[in-house]
Amino acid sequence: MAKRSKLDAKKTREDLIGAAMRQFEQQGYADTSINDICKDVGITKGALFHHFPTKRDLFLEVWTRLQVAMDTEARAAAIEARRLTDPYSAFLAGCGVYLKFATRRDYQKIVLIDGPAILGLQGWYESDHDLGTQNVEAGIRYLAKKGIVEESRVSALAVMIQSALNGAGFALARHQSDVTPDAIYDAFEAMVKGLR
Amino acid sequence: MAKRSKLDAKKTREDLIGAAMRQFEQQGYADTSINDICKDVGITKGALFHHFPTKRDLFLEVWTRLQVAMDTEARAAAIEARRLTDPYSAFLAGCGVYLKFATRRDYQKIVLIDGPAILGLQGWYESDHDLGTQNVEAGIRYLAKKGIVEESRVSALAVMIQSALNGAGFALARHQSDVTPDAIYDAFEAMVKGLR
DNA sequence: GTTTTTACATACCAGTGGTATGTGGTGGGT
DNA sequence: ACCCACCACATACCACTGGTATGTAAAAAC
Repeated sequence: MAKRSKLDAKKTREDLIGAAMRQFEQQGYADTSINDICKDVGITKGALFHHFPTKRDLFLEVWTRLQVAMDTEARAAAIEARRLTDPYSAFLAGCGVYLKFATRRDYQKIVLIDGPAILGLQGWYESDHDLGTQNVEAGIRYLAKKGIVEESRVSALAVMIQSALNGAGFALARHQSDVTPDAIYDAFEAMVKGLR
Repeated sequence: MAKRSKLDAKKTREDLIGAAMRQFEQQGYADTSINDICKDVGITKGALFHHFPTKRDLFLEVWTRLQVAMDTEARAAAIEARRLTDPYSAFLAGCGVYLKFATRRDYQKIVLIDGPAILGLQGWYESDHDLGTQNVEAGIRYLAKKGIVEESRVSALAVMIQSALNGAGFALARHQSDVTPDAIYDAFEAMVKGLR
């Protein structure tokens, strides 16, 4: 068998992540077997376990990729909006990006559904993993600094607003007749507007 | 081996559900094996698969028990409060019960964490399973009927408020210093108060 | 040019959820 | 009172799972 150089190894690793990303999204973590992923990439289990010590670690890598993608996009949107408009609108812009990700199938299945079950209760918060929480909390803390919301409510509001956006994402993905993007935006603005 | 009567069979079934409830809570669905549950009850796999066609069905039964428990308690609290106070306070009382369940370890691990991963995206909504959603939506619809919130926002608010309570439950269970029950109640009331 | 390390492949393992079949006690029909 | 179908399990077995131990050829390091 032809052995490969480090450059090819990097490509193999990316192929594994890509295949895992697709299968985790389509079939879920539990119904995706390591053999299936290997067959998709065209290698054997030995190679997979050379790159990732466990199935969970492969999932964690996929999970992190999605979180980072959401994080960078939300940061960019918030910074951009903060320059053009008021801080309150900048916060809404960041929430809009998060809401967009929360309607994506891959983000839903991997980050919002399988993530908590696979990574567990402890790993979910204690580490610096959860970029979504950090992002929302930073946005609200900025609002507090501007005097728009009360400082003492920042943490509590952060967890509730982030979760609310998650739920809204799920609802939007269902395409229920009375839960439209407009209705979500309207209700969300009404909720956070009351905080001022 | 001594074979048992129908009455003993009912007890066996309840024992299975009880053992599953405990192990699903403590170790999670994935790390709980059917053999472990059987050993806990003192029977073999043949008996378990006689009562439940699959591991998923056993989980669904446990999941339903918790949902029903929450539902009945929330309904009772809302009806009781509705008689004594105004509809807005009655709604808050119902939310309080839901929030209490959302801080319980068993409800968190089984209903909120493993539930979505095991039961899947479709089974989560399309059936009449999700009593939590129904409950919150009914409460908000009642507020709309009283003219407290706008009718067009009912569905959107329901999914967001329910999710917000979920997130609040998780945050409370973490015992983080700045996310206390008082802070949650304060922030939550501030959010929904703005809807009027 | 030799040695070490990398990037895989191969073979194997205990344990998993699930099935097929066996079996003794129970309860209803006559 | 007897019989027999059925119920509530037990036993044995299966394909497959994630994970490990080992082998091996090519690439990199010296």
